[in-house]
Amino acid sequence: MKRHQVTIIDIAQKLSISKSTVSRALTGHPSVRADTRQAVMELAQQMDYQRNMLAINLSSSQSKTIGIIVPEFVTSFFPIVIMGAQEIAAQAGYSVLISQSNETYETEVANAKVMLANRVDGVLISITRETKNFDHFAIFKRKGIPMVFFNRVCHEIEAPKVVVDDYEGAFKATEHLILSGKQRIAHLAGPPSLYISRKRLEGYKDAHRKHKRPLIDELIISYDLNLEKVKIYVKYLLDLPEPPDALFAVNDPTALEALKVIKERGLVIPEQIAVVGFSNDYGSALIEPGLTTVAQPTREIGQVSAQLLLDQIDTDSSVWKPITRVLKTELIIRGSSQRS
Amino acid sequence: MKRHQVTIIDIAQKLSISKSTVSRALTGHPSVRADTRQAVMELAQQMDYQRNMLAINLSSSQSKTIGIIVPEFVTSFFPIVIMGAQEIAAQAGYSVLISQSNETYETEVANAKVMLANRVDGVLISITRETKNFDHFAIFKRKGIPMVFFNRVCHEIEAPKVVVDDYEGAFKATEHLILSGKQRIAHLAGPPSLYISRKRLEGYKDAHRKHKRPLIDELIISYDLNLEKVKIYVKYLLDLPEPPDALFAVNDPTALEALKVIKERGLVIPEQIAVVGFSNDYGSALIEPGLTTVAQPTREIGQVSAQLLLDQIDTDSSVWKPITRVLKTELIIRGSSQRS
DNA sequence: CCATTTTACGGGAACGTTCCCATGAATTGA
DNA sequence: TCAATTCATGGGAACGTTCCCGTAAAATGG
Repeated sequence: MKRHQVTIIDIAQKLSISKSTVSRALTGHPSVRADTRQAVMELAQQMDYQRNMLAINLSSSQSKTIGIIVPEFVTSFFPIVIMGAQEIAAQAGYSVLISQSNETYETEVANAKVMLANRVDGVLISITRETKNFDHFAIFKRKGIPMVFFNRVCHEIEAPKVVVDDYEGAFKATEHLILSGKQRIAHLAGPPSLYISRKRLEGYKDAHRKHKRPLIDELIISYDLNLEKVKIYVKYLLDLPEPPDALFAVNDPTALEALKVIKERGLVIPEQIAVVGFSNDYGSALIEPGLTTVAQPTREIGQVSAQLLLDQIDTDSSVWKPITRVLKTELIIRGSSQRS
Repeated sequence: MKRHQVTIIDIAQKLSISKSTVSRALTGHPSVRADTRQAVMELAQQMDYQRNMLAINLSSSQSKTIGIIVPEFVTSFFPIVIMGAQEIAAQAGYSVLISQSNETYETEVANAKVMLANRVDGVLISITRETKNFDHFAIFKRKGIPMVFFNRVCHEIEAPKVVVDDYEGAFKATEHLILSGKQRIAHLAGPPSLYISRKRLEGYKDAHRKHKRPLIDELIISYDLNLEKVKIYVKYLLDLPEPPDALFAVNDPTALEALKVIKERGLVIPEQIAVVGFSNDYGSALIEPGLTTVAQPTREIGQVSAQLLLDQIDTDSSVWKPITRVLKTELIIRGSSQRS
């Protein structure tokens, strides 16, 4: 039933040479005669020989694989990041092992173990909204396996990070609303456990401070990114005695949900209430009115993260520094905040 | 620089027992004394031992990994399929190796080789729009590695397939337009090389036949799924002496592009021209008006495919049959084809 | 023409497991 | 109590590579 896979030994026997020579011919080692190499190559081709990475990996104690752990696959953000990372990895001859944590801490821990067991040469990580303990990542550190955090980073562990300027993005978004004449700008924030939530909140606050606007507590809501709850919070906001005239959401899916509720109420956008999101997801340009949002270079995040990881992999671990790469954001103004 | 990874030999030495015993203890083999097992387990825990899949894979000649080859990552379709597949695979203890072919034949061939080299236990495949030669997949067949094709399947190779009922979906969509009173229904089809293109075209045609409507050649356009070209074709259609009053697009991204052009022209949707897509992508509910479309159970496609593959993996290869699973579609009617 | 270097190749260990077979100790049965 | 069986463990091959080391033959040099 189980077919015997073609090995270099099969080739060696057919040619009556040693497996060492076959190995050398196949890997392009210089000290092998041209005609020998030729013969090996031809026979390999003819026999459908495929190098067995399983053996090579074991022998070399490296898997030529990088792992990527992402919290979810629902929004278009992570698939695009993965795409960027895969691109760079493939160029360098690395495969990509992907796992998504389903926004659950336990799954994330399990995924980390899988990566460890598979001896990935490095990991790209974006944590779940639940993750507050980082022991499962500390293991990578102890074992000397390079990590790069991106998007949802973890500050408890010293490792390179790739983020966008969340603070600045949020600041620009909020300022845009202020300059549009909005007086009561609500913020639907992410959980404080996520660094990006805190940074975006900070940007929101500082924009208010710069323009000498009061911060209104009842207009700032932190939630756990569980989209189903958005409806509740938005309704709460709209039902306030003094409802907000603008809403800055922590990300686009949240903003889109909010927009839905607002449209159901029949409010005029953006005059009665303006909405701004974060990350310029695929749907944001499609919806009517278009969603004003802070665009982040999604694919580039993947590319930069992967590159940083690869650099780390083939650098003496004592040399590299845990730099943080901050990528630029861009405010994209659409109909949800400005009449065209 | 390179840290020594903890192995069962390290554990064996510390406990002055043999590696065989440690292996048995760790894998839950019955014939090992309870206290010995206990000691091994504890020390393993304490030493941060992680089983080395690289070695296990080589030893067992199987990787406990399934490969997924998809043509692209741009639309939300494939990431969601992957999500479904990953779910099932993870439950069965399999990892997932992902590669995207970037809609290029050469990349697809290269990806197939990577899968082969990594000795995946099976592969899930959706081909690129370019793929016309299938030798790179025939290798899997020769090597006895199970395959399952999904979505964009390949009929030249005998293997299980998971598809939705493209014919019926297209038929329902077209019939819906006919029953709405549309007289000149255009079809922006995919390349004839893809089976799904042909099936959807067939459904479109048969719906016309059933309702005794003429098929108008100039309204049927096949294109290569390169989204940038949609604009050209739609403009061509709208500029016809007798422009169509409805458009059925081969997929949602195409339909969304078309909608954009139509809106620019200021045509009234759906009265002057109705639009229907296929697959109910993320954006289709967001756009204004909502896009009428044929929904397919995307996540389920991934789940079913993975399950079929796993079944095949642990079944005697002489037994299983290359069944084709056809999943149901559902017509979702929105504003792009019907006033609410 | 002989000593030395280079060239091309073979032999075998190592990578970390699993698994089969062997073996001594413990247990069983009459 | 002694042979037969069971039990817990050890030893070593195998998985398919790479890579180091050794070695004949060929090439080089004076």
